[in-house]
Amino acid sequence: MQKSQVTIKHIAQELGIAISTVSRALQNHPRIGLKTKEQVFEVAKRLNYVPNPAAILLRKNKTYTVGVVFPHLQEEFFSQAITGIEDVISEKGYNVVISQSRDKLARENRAIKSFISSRVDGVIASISAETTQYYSFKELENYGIPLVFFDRVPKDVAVNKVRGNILEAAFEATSFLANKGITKIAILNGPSNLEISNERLEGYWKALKSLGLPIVQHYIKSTDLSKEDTFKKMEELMALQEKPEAVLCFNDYVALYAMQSCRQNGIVPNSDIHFVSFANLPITAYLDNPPLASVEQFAYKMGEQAALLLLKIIDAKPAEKLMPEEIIIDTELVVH
Amino acid sequence: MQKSQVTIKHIAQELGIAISTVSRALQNHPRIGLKTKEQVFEVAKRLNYVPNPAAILLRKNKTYTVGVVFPHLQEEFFSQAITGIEDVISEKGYNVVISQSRDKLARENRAIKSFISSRVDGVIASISAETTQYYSFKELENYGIPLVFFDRVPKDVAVNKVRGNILEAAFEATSFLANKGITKIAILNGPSNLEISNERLEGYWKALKSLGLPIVQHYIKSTDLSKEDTFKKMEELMALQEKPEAVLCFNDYVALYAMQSCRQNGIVPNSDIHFVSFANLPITAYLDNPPLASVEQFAYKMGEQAALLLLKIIDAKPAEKLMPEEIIIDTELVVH
DNA sequence: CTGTTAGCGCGTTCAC
DNA sequence: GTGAACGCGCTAACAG
Repeated sequence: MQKSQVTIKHIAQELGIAISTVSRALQNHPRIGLKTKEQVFEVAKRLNYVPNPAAILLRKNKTYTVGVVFPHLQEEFFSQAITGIEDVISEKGYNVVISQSRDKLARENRAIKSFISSRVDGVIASISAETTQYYSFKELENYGIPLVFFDRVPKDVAVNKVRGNILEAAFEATSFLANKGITKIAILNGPSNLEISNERLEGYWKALKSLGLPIVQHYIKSTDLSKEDTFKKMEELMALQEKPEAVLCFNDYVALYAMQSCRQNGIVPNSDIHFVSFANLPITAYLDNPPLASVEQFAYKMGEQAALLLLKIIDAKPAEKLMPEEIIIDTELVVH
Repeated sequence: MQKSQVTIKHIAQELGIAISTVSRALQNHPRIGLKTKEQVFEVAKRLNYVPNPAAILLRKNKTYTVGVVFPHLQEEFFSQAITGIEDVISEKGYNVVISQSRDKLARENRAIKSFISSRVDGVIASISAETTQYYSFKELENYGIPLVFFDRVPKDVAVNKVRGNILEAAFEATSFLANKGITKIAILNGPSNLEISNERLEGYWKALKSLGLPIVQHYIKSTDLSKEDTFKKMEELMALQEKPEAVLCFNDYVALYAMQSCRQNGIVPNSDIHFVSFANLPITAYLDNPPLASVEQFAYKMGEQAALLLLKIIDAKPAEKLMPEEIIIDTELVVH
């Protein structure tokens, strides 16, 4: 039992050499005897030596841990992103601590506080639907903990962000519909406190303008992402005199709710009305009638990029502060 | 910046008292002056003191961290479970490190290895679809790290497990169908290396026997959970002379694939053929034609129980070894 | 090339 | 009731 109690001290004794020599050998220090090194490694393996992270941590004042706060884990967009983060992070010998805010500000704050007290080396965050102020995040900076926002980023400029090119994507998606001869295009957007909602709207506007189509205020709705609200807003759209022929949805979940709402009201999705959405989630693979098209955001790649950016900041920390960076990942409209 | 650099030393200096006094005051040590204590707390708060976990860890040889290895995060069953685990664990001041095996043995082993080297205080695991040997897990025990298996548990008796009452659930689900007058019931089971697959089969058998229905070998299929294989097996079922009238599916995902397969072949789910499955996932809320019924397994509660059991073992560790425990959570058949 | 020494921040004897 | 001193395991000067 407790083999893990083996320390460099033991292996030093075993070999009758100094502790520091063992330490250096283990780190492949350049000026160390080859035979000594080999011996050390041999004994270390035989004794099943595992370095005690606590000691290293204490000495280096570094935890080799990064915190991630995301709204949900079960949304495939986020879990894919986490996989990307994990893959990059763990390759560099870091660990990931994941927290879910479940779109609640209180849980988000609690997670950040826990990150501070466990002294993570950095944080990746996608803000909750309730987050409009960034007190907790400022606190992170007070403690000198680097922070990268992911996808759901604040409007603030002076922060590190990784996000999709939503404006462009919304533009493309809208154009896609128009090119199919559809002119009455509605948008079922997300909560307005999320910048990515605004971007969708802007892309939608720009597309309509560039295509010479009118902007109809009644065609612009936003939902709090719940099933109930989405149903309500979709019904409002379908109750209009001039019914839309297509709806651009905030994400696949919203699209699915909207389609469900339609069917309950005797409207046939993909025939009476078309849908295009964001995320391109595998969930659509389970459906017979997926949205016409969905914007692939490459969540995995976004996660990788966020992790790389964070690691870069962490490694550069002792040097002077680097300027906040913004990485924008191109999207791709996938036609189903 | 770097407020976190505040240590008990600083606060001792500030007050002109000894470090050890501060340490004791912070721990509410009984024999310490009340006014001293108050002063210490006051200064601690003012200086924004946060204890350095590394130091405590080094001293106590405890990380206050538990590791979780699950096959996937995006399966709602698992993410709900994680939420349950987190809620219990974090309330006790512990942290959770989550890893995904993605049903690969290699990733599972890597995660365990990482848990060992980061010296987690305990592990909760749901084995991958590939896991048939438990070498890595034995390794955990060698290091004295407590382990609780979750849902996908090994057949071995001498381990801690938390799982649903699958046998009972399968029995109930099968009976439910029979009580609707359906006698030709097939089962589309999971991989046979998972004990929970065997339990489903057993429950199915028992129900058929107790109802006096014949056991038809052709009606028993198992899938590796992929879409392709599930499609294939479903088609085999529907190609039978004597087509089944209902199918008991391993979980909701399998059911959805199976239903999709049917529709592609012109068979109408919930009309030509009925489905019952396990998990009762929110994903079914997105569907117009969910399975007839699904077994609710109370993933959140299962997670809570697993966490509580693990903490119990962790806390009891110094004492003599406790017997492995098996906690079985009752399920509930939810009719949609 | 290697040994000696001094902490990293905290808890804990052991003294007074 | 409080302080001094030591050590957890490891790294990093500073000597040789």
